[in-house]
Amino acid sequence: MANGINSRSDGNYHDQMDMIEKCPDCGSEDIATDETRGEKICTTCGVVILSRMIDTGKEWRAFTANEQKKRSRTGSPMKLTIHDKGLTTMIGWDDKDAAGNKLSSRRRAEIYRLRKWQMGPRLYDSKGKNLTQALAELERLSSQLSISQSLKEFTALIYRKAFDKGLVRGRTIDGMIAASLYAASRIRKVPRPLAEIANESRANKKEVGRCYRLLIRYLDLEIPVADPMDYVARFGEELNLSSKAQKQAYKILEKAKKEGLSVGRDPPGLAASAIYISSILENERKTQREIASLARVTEVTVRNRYKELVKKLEISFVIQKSPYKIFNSK
DNA sequence: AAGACGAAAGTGGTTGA
DNA sequence: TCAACAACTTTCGTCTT
Repeated sequence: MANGINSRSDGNYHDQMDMIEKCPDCGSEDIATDETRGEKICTTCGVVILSRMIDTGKEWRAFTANEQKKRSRTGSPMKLTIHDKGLTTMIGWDDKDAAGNKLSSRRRAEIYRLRKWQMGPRLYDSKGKNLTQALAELERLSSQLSISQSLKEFTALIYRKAFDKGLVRGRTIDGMIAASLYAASRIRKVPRPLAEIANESRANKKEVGRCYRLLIRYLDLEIPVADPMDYVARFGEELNLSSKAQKQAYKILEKAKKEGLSVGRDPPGLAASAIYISSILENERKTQREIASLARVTEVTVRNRYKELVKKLEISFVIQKSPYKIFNSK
C-alpha cells in the first residue's frame, strides 16, 4: 500500500507527511497539497503521492477574529443531545496508569476521589440531572418515531432553551420533551401530528399540548403556519399511494386553501380527507378508518372534512351503484 | 361483516364582554 | 372571570356493499 494511512508499515502518518519532499515518480520538488480532497499531488507529473490525508483542520468556519476565538476548542464536535454537550475528558475506570501498570493503593484512592469529583456535577447537579433524564426520554421517543439525528439535536436545543427560561418547572419532563419535539418538527417542516408524538410519550396529549403552548409563548420560536400539505407525503407513503394520487391530494388542498376551507381546521385531519378523496379518484381506495388512524383523528372528522371538500370544491362525484365506485365527472 | 354515515352529547381551548 | 363558541372526539344505531 503505497499511500495508505491504512497500512501500519507506513509508520506514523505525520512523520510520513513531513518526509515527503520529492515526488517519488519524477523527483520534482513541486508538491501541492489539496486540502479539500485530502491529497498531495506532484505539480510536475501530476501523480497523487498521498491520498486520504487526515484533515487536522476545523469543521467550522469563522469570519471574524471574534468568531474564531469563540469557536476554537479541542475534542469532538459539540453535540446537544449529550447533556454536557459531549465535551468531557473521562477518568478511566480501570486502575491502571498510562503504561498499563497497576496503581498503588494510595494512588488508587486518590483517583477514586477524582472520579467522584468528576461525576459530581454531572449527576448530582440539578440541571445536569434534569437534562440527563430529558435526553434519555428524547432518545426513547426518537427511536420510537424514527426521528432524524438533526431533528433530535434541534429538539434538544429547544428543550435547553426552555429549561434555561425555567419553563420546565411545574411541567413534566416527558411532556416538555414531547412538546419540544413537536415544535422542532413543525419548524423544520416535517411535522408529525401532535397526537402521534403524544401517543409514544409518557405524557398525554393534553399535557403535551399545554407544554407546547408554553413553548411558543415564552421562547420566541418562529413556527410556520401549519400546512396540511406537509403531511401528505408521509401519509401517502405509509398508505402506499401512487405519486399520482399524492399529487391529486395536493391539488385538492390547494383549492381548499383558496376557498378558505383550511382556516381553523385541524391540518392532519384536512390532509387525511384530501388523501381519502384522491385515493378514491385514483382508484386506490383506502378506508376512512385506515387514514384516520394514521392522521390520528377520528373517522368522523375525516368524513366531515371530506363532505365539506366535495361540496364546496365542486368535485362532483357520480356515485355508481354496484361495485361502489366513484368517478370524477369534472 | 366491514365500511360508511350522521346524530347527539362531551371535551378542552379560545374569545370577548 | 365567565359564558358562548368552534372544532374535534366518543359513542352508537342505521344503512350499504
